[in-house]
Amino acid sequence: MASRSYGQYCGVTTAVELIGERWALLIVRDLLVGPRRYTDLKQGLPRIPTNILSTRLKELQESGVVRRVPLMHCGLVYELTDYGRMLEPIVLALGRWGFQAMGDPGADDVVTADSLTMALRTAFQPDVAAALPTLHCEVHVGDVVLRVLVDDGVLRIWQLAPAGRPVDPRDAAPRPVAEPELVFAAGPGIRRLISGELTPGAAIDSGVLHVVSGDATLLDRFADLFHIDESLTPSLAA
Amino acid sequence: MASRSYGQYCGVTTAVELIGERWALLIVRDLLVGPRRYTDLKQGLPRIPTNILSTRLKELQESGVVRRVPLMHCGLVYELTDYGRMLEPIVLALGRWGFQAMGDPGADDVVTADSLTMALRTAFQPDVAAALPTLHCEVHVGDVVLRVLVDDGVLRIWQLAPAGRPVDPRDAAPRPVAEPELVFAAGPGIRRLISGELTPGAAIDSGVLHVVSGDATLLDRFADLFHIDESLTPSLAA
DNA sequence: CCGGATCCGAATCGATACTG
DNA sequence: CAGTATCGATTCGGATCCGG
Repeated sequence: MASRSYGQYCGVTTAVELIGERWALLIVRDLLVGPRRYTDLKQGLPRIPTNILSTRLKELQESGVVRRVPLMHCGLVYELTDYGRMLEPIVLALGRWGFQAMGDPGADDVVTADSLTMALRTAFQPDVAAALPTLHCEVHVGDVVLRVLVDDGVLRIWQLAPAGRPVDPRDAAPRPVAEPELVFAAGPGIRRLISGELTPGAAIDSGVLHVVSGDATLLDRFADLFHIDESLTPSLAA
Repeated sequence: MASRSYGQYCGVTTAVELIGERWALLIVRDLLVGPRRYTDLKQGLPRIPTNILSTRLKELQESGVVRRVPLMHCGLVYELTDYGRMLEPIVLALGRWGFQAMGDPGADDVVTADSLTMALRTAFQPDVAAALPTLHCEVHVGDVVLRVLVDDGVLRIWQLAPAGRPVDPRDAAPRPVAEPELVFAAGPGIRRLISGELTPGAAIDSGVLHVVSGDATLLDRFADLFHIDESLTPSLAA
């Protein structure tokens, strides 16, 4: 029934009808990192009820935002269509906008691999990167481990298996063989480093962050490369 | 209770918690056109239940997106804060994205003044405008009347009172005194003109659009100025 | 008319359990 | 692994009502 329609003939309204339902945009966010299985999505969205996940995936397929792709070996993955991938700059801009309203983490808030990956993409400063030498580092937040490579102005992020879990087979991209120049661990307070509230030094001193190995001075470069200025209008340059 | 929280510490999640509830982004869309009274919003969102409107306005105020401003003479208006206004490029980008998925209008879909105003902003091509002479025209869709002025690469839109209704007093901006060079009326099918599916000539021939007065050849300029390329990645340049 | 508040049935969401 | 089924808790939608 059309009772749940907004009843307007308008682009914004249509967009909201496609991706405005609860959880939908978070599913898109995770799929922007890469194709994901049903179970991956469920893990990356720990509080999503499974029936809602399945409903949303069905709706997103009907809207042409998501596609269901059977895997040759086993199982299947969901991935964004070209149309769905067009949401990337919008999701990144929303991430920057929301970043400024993030308070301190709630008691049971988690940081997932996909959300942290997108957060780093959100905060990435391509112009700065173009003018800076390569940076290869490893970031630990909770039990999420990310390998971050900034080279020639381009950002690449790999998700490393946290503990005993084997590396995801679908992640066929060549992994960085070289050792990272810097490995550091942080809590959610890493947000204060990215916002500029804390300098790398202050972050270490306050216990928000600690260097596991490598050259600690590279943290300055990291802070320059990943930064969200609180008062900046959310640039949406694709 | 935090049961309705998404349970993630992430910018996108925070954004969705602020403006992801039903109707919230449409309220923001209308407020991007200008400050609005409670009753204006209710009229511009014909299907919104009044309790939902009041709840959303309260939530948006708590989030610092919307502000409630008492008017000197009478009544009060809601307006976006600076933080709320930062959503403009995001809403415009969403409008472009959703535009491509708009089918034909539903039987009871309406076109409101604010949604059409934002749709034109969404479709506006500043680069084209910079290279083209001034255009001053009047657009009728349903009983919405918009005066559109493109001058020196800048777009300005005034909403004209459709019928007997007096002009809104808060709309203190200087209105265009000169007569428009072109007045035309269209149905929702104007979407096909903006998407490029129809040329101005074809739009007239198919009855989607008809010129009320003025120079019909200016429709070509209009179509150049307001265009959404279906296959274009949604540029978010602020 | 403006700016809501209240009430109630319908639809959705959240949590858990269960299945091919 | 990839979902369905079920059921109580919330929210939404529609209508009415109310004080200025």
